[in-house]
Amino acid sequence: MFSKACQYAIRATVLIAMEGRNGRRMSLVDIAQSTGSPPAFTAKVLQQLARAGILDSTKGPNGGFDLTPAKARKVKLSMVVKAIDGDDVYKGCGMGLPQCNAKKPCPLHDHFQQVRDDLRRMLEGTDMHTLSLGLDAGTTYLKR
Amino acid sequence: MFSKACQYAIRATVLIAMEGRNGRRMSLVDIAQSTGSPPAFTAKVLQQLARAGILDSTKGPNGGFDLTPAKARKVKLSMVVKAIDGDDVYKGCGMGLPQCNAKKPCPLHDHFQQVRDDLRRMLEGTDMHTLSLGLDAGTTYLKR
DNA sequence: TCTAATTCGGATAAAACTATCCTAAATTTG
DNA sequence: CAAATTTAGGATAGTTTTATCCGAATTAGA
Repeated sequence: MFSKACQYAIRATVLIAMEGRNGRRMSLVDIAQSTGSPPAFTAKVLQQLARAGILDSTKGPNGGFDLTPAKARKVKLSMVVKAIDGDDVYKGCGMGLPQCNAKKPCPLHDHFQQVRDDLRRMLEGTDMHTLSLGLDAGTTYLKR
Repeated sequence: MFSKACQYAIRATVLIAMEGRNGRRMSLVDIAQSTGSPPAFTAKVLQQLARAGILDSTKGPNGGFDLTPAKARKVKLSMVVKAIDGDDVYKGCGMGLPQCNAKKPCPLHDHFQQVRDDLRRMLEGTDMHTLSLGLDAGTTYLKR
């Protein structure tokens, strides 16, 4: 469903949002460690998110990536997914037709509509702050 | 959501099911033509489907791929997807954690559950015969 | 039996994705 | 100001996915 890059992006952003609730910022190595992601590759992903304005990054000692609770509430899953994978997964045609709509639908269109809308609603309605809450509550986990 | 190979597989199978309703079989070149897919690559995909027992193939003149209406009713979308992409897309964890379940869920687990179950129900409940009906009725389309 | 049509399977190539490494730039701290 | 820390970005590999080509095997029909 999502690329590995996108999965790393989601994991990292949720984690950074959690640290953000404590007013802290996280370094790349800590993020990679806590999410079980390859550091160098994760760096690229985080840079993409920072360029997209989803995360804030700071260089130098004590630097890293951060996301304030206020911003975390505004950052929806759909924004992270779109920044890394594009929005095809929750907007595009299931069979890959470039033009597929109610007027000229693919055979899957109607069957798929509900699923895609469901996914879209979920992605657009779920924010990073909410996702981060379970992490330090110990009800959700980020690593195998 | 699905790989290109899988999209080609779905398009082809629906088309073959439609021809099957007229008791006909389809050659690779006709399939590639009618679905707008690269012939050589589509050949590999169709071979996979034939090996998986989803399609029947016949060599020689007037050969090709076929699917009887009776069989098309039994072939669910999930079977095609599983044969090409595996079942991760409708069974696996959205964040890519190898172990993610109700007991040790990822932060997305609960939010994702409904979407995944929805997708799964759709894939397992939709058969190729049904999908093929709109094609010659002119209510659905396979090519851009 | 010969020929043509057609799938099968292996080899190969191109593109995209995943991953790593190294240097530059920025920033904090002493 | 110098040194250490940390992200930014470019270069480069490795792997997977997508794609093509070609010869072998099979089969129908003349």
